[in-house]
Amino acid sequence: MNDDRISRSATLMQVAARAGVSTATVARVLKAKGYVSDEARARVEAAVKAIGYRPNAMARGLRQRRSFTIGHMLDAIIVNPFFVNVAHWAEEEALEHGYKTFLFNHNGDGARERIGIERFIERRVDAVLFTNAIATENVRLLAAAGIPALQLERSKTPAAPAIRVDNKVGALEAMRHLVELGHRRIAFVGGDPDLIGRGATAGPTVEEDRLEAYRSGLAAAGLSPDPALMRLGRYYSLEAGGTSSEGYRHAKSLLELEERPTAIFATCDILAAGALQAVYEAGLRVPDDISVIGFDDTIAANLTPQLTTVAQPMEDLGRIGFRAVLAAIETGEFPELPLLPSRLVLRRSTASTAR
Amino acid sequence: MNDDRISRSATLMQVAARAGVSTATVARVLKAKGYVSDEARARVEAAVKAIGYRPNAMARGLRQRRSFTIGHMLDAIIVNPFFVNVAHWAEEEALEHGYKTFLFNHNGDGARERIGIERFIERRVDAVLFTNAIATENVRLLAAAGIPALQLERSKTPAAPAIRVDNKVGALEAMRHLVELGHRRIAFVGGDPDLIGRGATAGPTVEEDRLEAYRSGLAAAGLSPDPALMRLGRYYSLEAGGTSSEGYRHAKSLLELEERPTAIFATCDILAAGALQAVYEAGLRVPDDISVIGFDDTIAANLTPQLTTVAQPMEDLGRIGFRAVLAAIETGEFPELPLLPSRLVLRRSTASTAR
DNA sequence: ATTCAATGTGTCATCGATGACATATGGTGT
DNA sequence: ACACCATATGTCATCGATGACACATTGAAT
Repeated sequence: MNDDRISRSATLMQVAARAGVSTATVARVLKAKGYVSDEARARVEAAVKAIGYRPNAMARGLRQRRSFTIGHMLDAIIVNPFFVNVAHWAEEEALEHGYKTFLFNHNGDGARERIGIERFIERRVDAVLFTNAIATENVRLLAAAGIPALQLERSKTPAAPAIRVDNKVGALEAMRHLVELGHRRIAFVGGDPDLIGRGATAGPTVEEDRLEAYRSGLAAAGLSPDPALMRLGRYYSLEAGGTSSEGYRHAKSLLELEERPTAIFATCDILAAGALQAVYEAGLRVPDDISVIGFDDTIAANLTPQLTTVAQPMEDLGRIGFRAVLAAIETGEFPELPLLPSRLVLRRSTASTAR
Repeated sequence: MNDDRISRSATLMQVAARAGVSTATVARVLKAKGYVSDEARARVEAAVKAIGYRPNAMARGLRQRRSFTIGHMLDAIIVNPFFVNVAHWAEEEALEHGYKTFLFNHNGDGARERIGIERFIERRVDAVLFTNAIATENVRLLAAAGIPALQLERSKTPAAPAIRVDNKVGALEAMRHLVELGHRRIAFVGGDPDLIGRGATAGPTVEEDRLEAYRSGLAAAGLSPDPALMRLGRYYSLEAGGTSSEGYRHAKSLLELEERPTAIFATCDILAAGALQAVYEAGLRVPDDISVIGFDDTIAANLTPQLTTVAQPMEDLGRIGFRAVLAAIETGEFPELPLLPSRLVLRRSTASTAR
């Protein structure tokens, strides 16, 4: 009974043949635009269903010079769920607009980022999102190819606009929270110094903001930062299999101080996770003996105790980010980019010193 | 000086024009096959570099009837890092072979899975990987379109072959480990009963294997399973924002027993994370008062204490999985599919009862 | 009867890369 | 001298969807 059983999916021409109309009519039915008689429409729809026709996105893309695909460049995707979350929500929004995203994980490596961008260009993505750009020269390749690019949350290069998160509001809330609980010796455990702003970037970097909020949080309480309580390094070492060893190491050294801190403010949940391990190992309890606050709200709810943390608006970043590049694709320019708020999420890792 | 500044990337024809040769010669240079004089080659290469030419993957795909793309269908990507890991390694292997992967997260929803598969077909993926297939009828759509499909680790449908993991070896190791440490009252906290095998699937399901290993681990020690120590439910409830509440709830009820268990074997790190929280909250310590073992080795190293767990071969799953579908694409049939081992990873959440 | 707009349908060039095929030149072997 | 092969390069149909354009037909308005 059936003859049109070629291995690949059917073509529009086959649909036309089966429905006894021209390809143009089929196209009109599928696009739901132009004049088509009810009778022709019915025949085409029947043929589509019978053959199981699915339009070929490559052919359409070639003709329309639009792939309906955007690239999303990410960092450390298997270590830090932050990136997966942002990517997930961008993808979600993309799907709702008939788009699909391509992910690429450069893992912090500029050479890999370059390869990823070349792949994106070959695939003719209509735009690119960066959730961590590395090298300005790489980002410029996109501009040269006429592909809009947008940075989400972390803006490392002036070569592309960015949707930023106001890291300060949440971090200040966190500091205020600790101070209100009576903490005076608050340690800072922070990320990659590379992120602490160097070179000509568009505004302060993520870590700069968090550090500044830490300082002004202390200042507001009439305190001055104690260098002995500050640890800057990286979020995690990839070589070590992406464990939280950095936070562990830093917290351990803090706990060995003569006068140890009563609270630790870590700028990443992964760091905080390591801090929790160090505290536990020292035979102390969180939050009874020491309070810990993280950042991002990624693995926070899975930790013991559940971690109080500064949440990032990951869904908004992804969704608004996609809509922004979509606008750029369609109108040629970006809409006004919002500054998204971060906010403190209270869980069980902070408590009053007065116990 | 430059004139060829069209917004989109240049075409092969433009390269040919600039190099003063035909498109065929350019193609020969790029493919590195066929005869080309050194002089022509040099001119083409110079033109490619000058214009910044990148081949158009859509045009190539259309012509070759190959997209060099594979779809990867995933579950609960933002809740369980297991999926991200497998996807990451499949992508990594794909890149090394000139392929790219498209991810789609059905989140356990068959209707979404269907949509994802339709998107895959429209994009003309050359094959599809499932790390959690939901509905057999969806998987059949691919067969009808002539697209090879392969299940990784979880095989829920006979409609596609699978690379399976021997969940038993690792789980048995885990049980032996606990028994050797003196544990006799070992609780089982397991996943979605849906995964405990029903209907005609190809062999036992993941949870069946884990449960059976639990039982035979007990039997080997001359113990019989105590129904009061078994909790079956789901890994996590998505409604609750993907927290580990299920493991927490189960462990809490176990700790409230007259005779509480001395060890908990959870079949997912996320479940184990919840168990750790319950133990902590009860004022007990892991591993001093109670031992906990997880499964997957995803967030295990970030937990407090670092979790002893049964590791899944996520890298092998991804890499070998990709290579298998690549073979299927090229030869039309799958190679022999291995049964990959799981293995116990010792960390700090298990200890002897004799303290 | 004539003009015009609305309705309905078909033809075909195009997007960019590819590879089958045709063609041309020079050198080697007999 | 001729046959033959290696080398070198160009022409063009093709993949499948799209949309500009042309062509019909019908009914209403003038």
